[in-house]
Amino acid sequence: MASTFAVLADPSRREILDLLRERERPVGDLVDRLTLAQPTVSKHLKVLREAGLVEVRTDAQKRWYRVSPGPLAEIDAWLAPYRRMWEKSLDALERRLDEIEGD
Amino acid sequence: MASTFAVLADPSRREILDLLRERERPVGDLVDRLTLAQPTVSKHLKVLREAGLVEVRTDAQKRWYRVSPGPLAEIDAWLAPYRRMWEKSLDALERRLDEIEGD
DNA sequence: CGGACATATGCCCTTCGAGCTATATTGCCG
DNA sequence: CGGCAATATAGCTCGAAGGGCATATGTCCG
Repeated sequence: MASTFAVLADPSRREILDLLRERERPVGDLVDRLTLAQPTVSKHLKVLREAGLVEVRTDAQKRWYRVSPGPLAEIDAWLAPYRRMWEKSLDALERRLDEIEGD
Repeated sequence: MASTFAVLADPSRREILDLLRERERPVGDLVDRLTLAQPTVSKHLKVLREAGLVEVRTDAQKRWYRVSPGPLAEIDAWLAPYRRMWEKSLDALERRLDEIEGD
């Protein structure tokens, strides 16, 4: 998991993931939607691939990329012990709102 | 949320958060547990503070730091749309296991 | 008020990574 | 087989960021 956070730290890579979340896409499709040169996109895809966050399917010259969510589950697991902390805060917030509404 | 991932990308900072998750701690306590010089720890704490991930309480010369989980909730929200993807995978895995057990 | 303790800031060095352009690779089609 | 289309790799530059040491700031205590 160590490096998954580092991989997700880059906004372009998160944007790529968000695009791939909608549907499987070839590289050129991503290039059209991002304001990045094609080699830059390919480099990001390589990073995402090596982190296990995307998978590729070859179709003639095209490479179709799709999300491979495994590492995201590990992030989720890392978050787990913190989750109760903000849920507690939200609970407190809700109680305050209830009090106000109760007036 | 933009930069929260970048802040979490550093392993030292995640370690600090994990230590603070157990309990509120003064800086020196963190320095003892990390193999980092005190100024380095202070610098990380500044980054965490500016990202809203920790809060400080002053007590004489000591500064007690604690986790402030708000930004983590935003990470959790970003993950949300992906969650169903790996849950689907897990479901499929469970079904396979059920099949095997059914034999 | 002087000195010790606890933490923060400034400065420097070095490494890393994101972006680009140019070029290599791979596969299809005429 | 030649050439185009789609993607990947190489090489480069530049700025950001982490680490350390030295020092400043702030707080208590005698």
